[in-house]
Amino acid sequence: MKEEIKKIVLAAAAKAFKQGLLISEKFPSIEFEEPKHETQGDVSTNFAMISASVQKRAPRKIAEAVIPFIQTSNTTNSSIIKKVEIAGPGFINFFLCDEAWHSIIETIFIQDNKYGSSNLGNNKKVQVEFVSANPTGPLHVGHGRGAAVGDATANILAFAGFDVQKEYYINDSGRQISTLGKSVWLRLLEQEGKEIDFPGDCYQGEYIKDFAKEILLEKGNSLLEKEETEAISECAKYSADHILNGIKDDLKSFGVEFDQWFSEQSLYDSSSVQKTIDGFKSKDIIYEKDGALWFNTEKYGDEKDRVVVRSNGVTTYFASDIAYHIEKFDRGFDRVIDVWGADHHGYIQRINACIDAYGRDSSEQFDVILVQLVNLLRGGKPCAMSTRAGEFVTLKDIVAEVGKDAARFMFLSRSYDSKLDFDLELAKEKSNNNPVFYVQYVHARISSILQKAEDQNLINNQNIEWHEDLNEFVNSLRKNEEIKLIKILSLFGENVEKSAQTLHPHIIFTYLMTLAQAFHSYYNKHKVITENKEISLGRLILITAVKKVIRNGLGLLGVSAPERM
RNA sequence: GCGCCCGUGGCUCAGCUGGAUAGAGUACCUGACUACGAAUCAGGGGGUCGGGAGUUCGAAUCUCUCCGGGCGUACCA
Repeated sequence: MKEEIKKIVLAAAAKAFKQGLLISEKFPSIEFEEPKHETQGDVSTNFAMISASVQKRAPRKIAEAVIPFIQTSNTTNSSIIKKVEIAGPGFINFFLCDEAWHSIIETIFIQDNKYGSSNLGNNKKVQVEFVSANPTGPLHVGHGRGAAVGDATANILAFAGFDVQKEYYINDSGRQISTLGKSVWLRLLEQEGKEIDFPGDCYQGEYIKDFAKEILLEKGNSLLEKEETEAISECAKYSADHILNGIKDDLKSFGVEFDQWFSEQSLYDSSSVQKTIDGFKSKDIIYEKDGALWFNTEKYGDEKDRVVVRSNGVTTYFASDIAYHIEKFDRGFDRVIDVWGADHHGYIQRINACIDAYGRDSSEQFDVILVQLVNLLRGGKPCAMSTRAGEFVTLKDIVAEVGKDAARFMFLSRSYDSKLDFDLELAKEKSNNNPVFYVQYVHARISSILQKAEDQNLINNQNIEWHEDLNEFVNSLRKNEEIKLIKILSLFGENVEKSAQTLHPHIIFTYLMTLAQAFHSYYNKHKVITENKEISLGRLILITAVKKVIRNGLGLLGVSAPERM
């Protein structure tokens, strides 16, 4: 809609220039927006204010010069503009005809589950890597937030025209895995009645003991007879595999499906890490000092250089990370997005460094979404959680308790820049307090009305098929609340684009809340099924359009749109 | 010390690529079910947008500075 108004304004401005009413035909990048107050029209532009310096005249004078060239429905039947006004410091406000909005409904029906999508991404290849939790323990709340954010962001980017791949990076190499093996091994010995000293840096959770039991049952004494290092590595492999499978299951029941699970170990197996190090060495970006290999990250904006291979010959986590990120670009992604816990923010600079050193532009091609902490609450009180003791509420527990939809919606309700209070009691509540029900209720309520309409033979199918003749009924939508609803429906696409551009999925959440609020309000004020068949049909079409947009929006967030609740 | 995030009604947060009178929810009051689903709606009170300075026709939004909170600052991952 804004685009159409923009064309009209620019055309009018050009005419005004031709007639000598404006000095310049340069029109700066002007903006169109919905004013906050209804008295300020449907669409508003800052054209006159922005042009003030170029035209060397007061904004209101500029507006006065241009407005006469804008046709309204008073003089021209085909115009979608009812009235134009100059307001405040020089805004030009447009009041549109009801008919201008009606066409949105047809678009929604025709585009259906594609309504709101766009070509913004131009099919650019983007990878979103998220969760990527170490396979050393079950996923907890924090991972849940990362999973919801990563998954929704990827969905939104895909909807906005990017070619998106979702990936999970498995840290199946390095020290944390051997620590896992050691932890299980020690518990195993303990169960065999041996005196052990269980170090603080080993994994403390009960699940470690469970693995020890399982392994003992499965492999029996053969393991005990082996050399300790070999036994530990067997314990590590067994446990990591099982934990990873658990993670996969948990994510699946959380509604997250990855396109690729990428193994860190594979980077070593394919010598990718070594080749990457050699490559940078030959360019003197990696150099030797004090017996270790260092990456010259400081040159690329980091505070200091970072070790890639320790003096004991062992690679650091950073080494495989360099190889991994470079390989992402080698795999053909134009853009790479990582979702991390905010406590890892210190890593951004060094990853930027290796991407830039590789000849890519990290500022254009690499983004890190930093997800802030989650405070888990129960009835307003903090849930005791201690990672050290290995006792935490797992993602699995949360999904089991409140359900996938409530959990995801809650995680996406706020910007990931802010910490999040997640209240388990609230997430289960069936009320206004709980946003997921508020929005899903719209969908269920509409389904229920459509069912009733079908029962009364007003429509012969709840899934109303679009036909041009239906425009006649749409045309009967004249109530304020109806036009307001359509306006909100018309904004879905630009909200998706904004969400994709800023990588902020909560924008979709906020949009859905606004739409839901407008629908509930409309519902309470006007009966859909009335004595008047024409009006009833018009309204049934309208609410079907609302239903489609709610479904599309919830779909982006990975939340279901139920017919009944 | 340095770096990142946050600071908006009592509480939890939107709004932040500058726009007009700063919005929701919650809580607190008051109303609406012989009803297409009350898991809903309508109305009311409640704000120095952490403080200060700057840029601008215009600042919650951009810049600087200070204050407060969280996180990070390894040859850990």
